[in-house]
Amino acid sequence: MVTRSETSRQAILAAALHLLGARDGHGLTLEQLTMEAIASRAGVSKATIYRWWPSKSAVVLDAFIEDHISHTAPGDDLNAVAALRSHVRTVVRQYAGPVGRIVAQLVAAGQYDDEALNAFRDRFWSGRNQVVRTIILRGIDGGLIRGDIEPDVAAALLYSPIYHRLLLGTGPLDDDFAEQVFDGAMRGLAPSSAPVAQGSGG
Amino acid sequence: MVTRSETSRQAILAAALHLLGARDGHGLTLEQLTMEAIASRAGVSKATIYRWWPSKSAVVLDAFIEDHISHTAPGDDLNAVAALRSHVRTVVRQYAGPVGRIVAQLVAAGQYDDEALNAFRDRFWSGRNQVVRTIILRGIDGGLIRGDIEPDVAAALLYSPIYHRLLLGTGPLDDDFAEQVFDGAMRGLAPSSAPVAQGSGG
Amino acid sequence: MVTRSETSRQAILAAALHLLGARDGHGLTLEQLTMEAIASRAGVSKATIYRWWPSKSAVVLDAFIEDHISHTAPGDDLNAVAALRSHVRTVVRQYAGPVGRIVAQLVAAGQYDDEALNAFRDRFWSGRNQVVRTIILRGIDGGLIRGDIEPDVAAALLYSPIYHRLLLGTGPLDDDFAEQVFDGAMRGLAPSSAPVAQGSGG
Amino acid sequence: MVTRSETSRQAILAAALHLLGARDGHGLTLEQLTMEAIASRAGVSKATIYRWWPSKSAVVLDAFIEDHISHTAPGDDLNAVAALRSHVRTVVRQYAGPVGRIVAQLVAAGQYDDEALNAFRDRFWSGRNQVVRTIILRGIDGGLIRGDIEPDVAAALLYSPIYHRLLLGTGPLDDDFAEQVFDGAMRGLAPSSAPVAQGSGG
DNA sequence: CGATAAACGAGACGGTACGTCTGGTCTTGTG
DNA sequence: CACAAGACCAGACGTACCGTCTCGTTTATCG
Repeated sequence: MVTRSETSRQAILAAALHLLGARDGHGLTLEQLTMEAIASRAGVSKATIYRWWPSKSAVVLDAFIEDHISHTAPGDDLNAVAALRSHVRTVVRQYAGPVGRIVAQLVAAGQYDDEALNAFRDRFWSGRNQVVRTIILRGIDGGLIRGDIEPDVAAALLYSPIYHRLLLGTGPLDDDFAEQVFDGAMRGLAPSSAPVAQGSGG
Repeated sequence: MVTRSETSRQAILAAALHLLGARDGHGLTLEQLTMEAIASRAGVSKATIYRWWPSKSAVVLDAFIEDHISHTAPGDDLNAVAALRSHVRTVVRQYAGPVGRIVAQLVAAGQYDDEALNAFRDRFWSGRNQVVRTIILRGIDGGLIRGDIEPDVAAALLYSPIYHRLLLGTGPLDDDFAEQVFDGAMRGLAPSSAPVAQGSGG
Repeated sequence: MVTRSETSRQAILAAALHLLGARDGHGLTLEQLTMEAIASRAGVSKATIYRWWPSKSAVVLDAFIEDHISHTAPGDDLNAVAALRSHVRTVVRQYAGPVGRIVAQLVAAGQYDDEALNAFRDRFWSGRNQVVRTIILRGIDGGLIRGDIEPDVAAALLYSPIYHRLLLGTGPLDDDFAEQVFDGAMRGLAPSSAPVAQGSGG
Repeated sequence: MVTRSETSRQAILAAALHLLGARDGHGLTLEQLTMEAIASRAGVSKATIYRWWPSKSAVVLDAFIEDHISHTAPGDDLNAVAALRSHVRTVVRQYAGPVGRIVAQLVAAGQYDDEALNAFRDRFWSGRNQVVRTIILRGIDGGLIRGDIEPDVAAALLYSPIYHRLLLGTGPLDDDFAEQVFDGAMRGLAPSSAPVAQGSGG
């Protein structure tokens, strides 16, 4: 039996990240990034890349995930509400930099390629979502978050404005924005909020 | 001086929409769509397209906007809350079909091209946002919506989950989802809701 | 209507000949010659080559023929037998150098590609054959060559040993060889030769 | 010490012949034939082939020679002239089929690879040539063939038109052609033929 | 008879060229 | 002078083989 070359694998992922400017943000677009450039910089044959990854975005997703495997700091020591606030702030700050650029481009690639979108959702987004879910469940247990809300819906309330601004570019991703997002979401998540006024038609 | 051919312009826009499957949804991706295909189907030279549009997504944006110029029905006769609810439902329904496909792909194209993103924001999204802003201002005037909230933030609360689901594909865009979005947002928008519980750290 | 670029055409043919070492003989094999190298040296896109020629050997054949269009010197002033002798010597000398290399490789390419072989036969070899045919017909008219022989068969008697040595490399292509070939063939072509002794079985 | 696997050797040669269509003529070109295909069909590793043969054409030459080791039937019982006639006919018939295809392609491969050409000449062609040489020497002894001719030149007179037609495809390789070749050559080989008419210039 | 070393299958690997495709520019005539 | 037609250069695409190189696994002598 012949085994895959770990050296090549890492060289490919590193090359992809480098060319995308994962460190300093001054890099290529996912569209501008070419398999040939990755292969060349990694000192690897194109065939080797295609042997192990189906597409450019698959390589980038792998590279991205492997690179950010460590950065998951849930904040176990805080109460749930404080942990959420901290998490939102962390995510916003992260997305303001190179990480955001890459996330945005992976989502973009997903619009042209179902597999790429599924991979992104299953391998990256669902993990992030899980972190928030866990905190929320903790909050419900502790009575800090109302129990009659689906954790996924709650997570969406927190995350979606961040993605919206990341992808549409409707404003800066800064601490102010993080605070507004947290505030807006917590109004819906806090236990004793007033019932929603219902409109008369539709 | 010789003037631009209106016939060609319309043929180009129509060709782009047709190839994208704007009617039935069974069309090409914006990435798969090529200038050559548009030119060929429009019976037009490639040079003519490049003379008037800077990029593929610019053509598609023009085509898309021109096609959807009529469909803006704000619902003036309803009270603000009901109007918002109706609007959310309309948008969700629209985005569930070919329109959503195209919006998603224009956003995607924008991730690789700043001009394309700016054009999308300024020429499509800002108009949609304006509609919601107007209703919200009406709601604040009428006391149905709390006055201490930025209308843009309020609009984001309503829109962002829709875009999130559209782009991430985390679930179906149906009436149930519209109701959840509206519900979640209104908790934050309705007046006299309880103050947000603040976390102790972060 | 748009016309083909004569500049590109010539650049391509010149590049092919140069890379094959048509001038000095120190060049690439037809197998080693690549479309990419031709394109690169000609300052031309690969697509342009493929637009006008179906294959590598088609390019080389064109280049070769265009280059040797002038070198056909039949020797009108000599009697037929002397003209044949002169012609054989000329061909042998030519085939001893870069021209022979290229002819050999075009024949070789033809073994893998029917179209290439047909093209070689129809566009190069048949012209050469015609020259000999013409001289032979002149010789028959003048009584220097027997009349009961097919001119094509006669031409084959003269040419085939040259091709055989060129392709098999069974000996040097020099003036001695030319003389032997001419001698051997003329024995069969001279008018008063003895009848062939027939074998008793087969 | 460990010895070479005879099983593998035979499997490789058999695979090569089969893929070339040595039996029915409907096979791959030597160019289309790949080492990978041979290895795969022989159930053998590519490295094993490269360990024992330097190139594709070396494999094919070995396979071809081993396959045709038996078919040498000189015709000892006939007089020299009849034996030559018979031999020419046999060779022409053989070259009209799959054997000719393979010979032609080995010669072709030789144009790109000196070693391959040398191997073909030394291991296949020289054997064939030897057969004819032997008959011719017999003929000279018996007075049926003129003594003032180099046996190799005589052999070339017989063989070269066959190779010419095989490689250039200028006509069918049939019994008629065999007769013409034999006829033409014998004019030059028969004793007491008239002296060649010499041209006056050159 | 068990050690040992070459030969082997499997197949990953770096290279390189393939022939195709699209992008965006430029040229040539036509209306 | 805007246009269609389309040739052009540039360069990435994904595929195919090349010949080399590990890997374990036979397999056949030889100590």
